[in-house]
Amino acid sequence: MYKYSIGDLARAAATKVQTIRYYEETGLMPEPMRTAGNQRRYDETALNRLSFIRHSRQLGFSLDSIKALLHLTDNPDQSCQQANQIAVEQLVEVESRIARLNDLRKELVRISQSCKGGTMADCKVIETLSEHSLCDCS
Amino acid sequence: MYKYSIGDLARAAATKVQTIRYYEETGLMPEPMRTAGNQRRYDETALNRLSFIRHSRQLGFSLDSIKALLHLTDNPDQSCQQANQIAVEQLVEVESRIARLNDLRKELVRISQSCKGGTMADCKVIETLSEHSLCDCS
DNA sequence: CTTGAACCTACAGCTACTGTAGAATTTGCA
DNA sequence: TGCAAATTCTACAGTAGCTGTAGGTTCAAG
Ligand SMILES: [Zn+2]
Ligand SMILES: [Zn+2]
Ligand SMILES: [Zn+2]
Ligand SMILES: [Zn+2]
Repeated sequence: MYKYSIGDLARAAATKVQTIRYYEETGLMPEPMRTAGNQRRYDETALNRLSFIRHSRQLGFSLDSIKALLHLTDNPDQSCQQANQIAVEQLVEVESRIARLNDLRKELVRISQSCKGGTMADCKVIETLSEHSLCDCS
Repeated sequence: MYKYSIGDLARAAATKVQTIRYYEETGLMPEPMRTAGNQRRYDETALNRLSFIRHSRQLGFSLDSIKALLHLTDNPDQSCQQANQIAVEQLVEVESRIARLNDLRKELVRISQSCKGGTMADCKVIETLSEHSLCDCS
């Protein structure tokens, strides 16, 4: 039943051992069973929870958002509106990051195209990097 | 000549006072003149340098990259190849971030569309958030 | 039963700032 | 000139989300 050591869990969820302990410290993962010798032992439920956390992290959710989502799932009678709201907020956030990065990309293209080779004295890269007036970046 | 207090400089470059002191600590900004009462006083050169740093930061360059760029400009006889290389690396980095965020966006859309309202027990948001198998995210 | 891998706690360090405390200085106004 | 308010000074702690290290203990294979 409690078959996973912390290292097993780490391997199974592609995480570092310290990260799991960190999640426990910060209340994202519950305190697991311990062996007589004080080592952590986990079950399938813990693995599912950790996988959920890791995947949400890969999607860019903050630990606070993940904590909120996990809290909501612990109360299955609640409306799912809040959970969906968190997802939508994350979507909005990702979309605005994309928009911003697209602006940056444009500017970086302009900057690297301004280099025609030569010495620093002649090169326009630094100069162009200084000119905020020509750019859209916030 | 040395007309700017640290607060003036902060206002002029849209920075916080502490950030300027931090840049000084970490060697990005040189140590400025001081008044008899030990307060920092800056000139136009310092403002230019700070503006360069701030704009580069907005473009996503790390402080290390900025330090390298500043070091290169201090040696105007050098080839500009390294400077351009730093800019191109940053461009590549930004492009890969955009690509990744586009994947995330797709997945977040899928997730938020899976919610049809109801209770947490019925809602597919959490479930879909757990399913890494259906997604492209690394 | 030994040995080496994995585990334990506790703490420091990473990036790039930001905030705070408590003291000193500067500045504007009467 | 005098005084209060704003600004500055240093030093240090805190933020997110881990990651790495030291020094010691426990587990599992042979
Ligand atoms: Zn060039
Ligand atoms: Zn710009
Ligand atoms: Zn729902
Ligand atoms: Zn995914």
